[in-house]
Amino acid sequence: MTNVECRITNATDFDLEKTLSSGQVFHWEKIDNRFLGTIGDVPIVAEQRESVLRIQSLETTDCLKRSVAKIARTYFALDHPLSKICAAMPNDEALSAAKNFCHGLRIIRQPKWECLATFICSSMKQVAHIRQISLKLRQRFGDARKIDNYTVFTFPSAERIARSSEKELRECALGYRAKNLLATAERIANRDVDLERMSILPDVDLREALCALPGVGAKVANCVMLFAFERLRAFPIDVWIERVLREKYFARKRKVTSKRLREFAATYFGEHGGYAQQYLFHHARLNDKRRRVTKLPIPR
DNA sequence: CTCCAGGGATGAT
DNA sequence: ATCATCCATGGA
Repeated sequence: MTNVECRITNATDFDLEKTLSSGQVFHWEKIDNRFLGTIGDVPIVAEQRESVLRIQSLETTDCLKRSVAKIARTYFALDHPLSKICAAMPNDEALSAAKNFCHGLRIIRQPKWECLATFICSSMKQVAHIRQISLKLRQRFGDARKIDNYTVFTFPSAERIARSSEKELRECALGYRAKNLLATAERIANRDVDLERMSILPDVDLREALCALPGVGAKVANCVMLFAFERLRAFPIDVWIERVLREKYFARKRKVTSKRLREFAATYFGEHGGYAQQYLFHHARLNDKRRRVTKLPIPR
């Protein structure tokens, strides 16, 4: 395997750091001004200077047919018409502030199993903890890949997780989530569920199919739909977004049900509601007065 | 010490 | 259909 380096020179309306640090993906590690990680099983070092995105990788068999540049361009969703998407969203006070703060943040296209598994592990966990769990799963069950004097790890396949045990998963700090991750991995490994074939389903059916998996409820399903199935309308409501909705869109109103919030979000934010949601989430999290957001963890 | 986290499954109203 | 409770873990 030989080193590959390419430059994407027209990465406009794109902010690599905001995109990778906004809580939609959990394995990228920032060292100096570069981001180390994987896209699928391909090890990547990414660095942005202005509108130039530099990608370092290794030449693998996949890359012979499909260049690293193309893989990165697809992963980072550089084809999303971001200015149009932002213009089509509402211009209320809260969302305008979030849009201004999140300029260049894109909803990326994640591998489906990796995204699903990670968000099954996300319940009642802070972003920093999810990052630690992701790292431990990769180090323990994934494959090591060397890139630019560093070692990164691929995310283990559903088959590999299915061959592990609940005890081993708990040793990765999964807690009660271990049982759910194992059960869902088994459903995929034994062909009971095929994530790729679920791509053809309309939103309602896809959400229902995802919610049928152990450890997947409406929130996780919406995250997976948004971050891995290109369903930009999906609007995950977590504790942060629920606070934002209640404080900014239902201020001084009593007894707002979660159903009411759900219906409001689905209609008000429109066909790119997922983008609005991610901007509101990132803006709220990084501007929290209580400073409860921890910086990226140092891997042990 | 207590409180909280990108929630879900379960059982009782 | 909504609501309360429990579920592990670790950082603030």
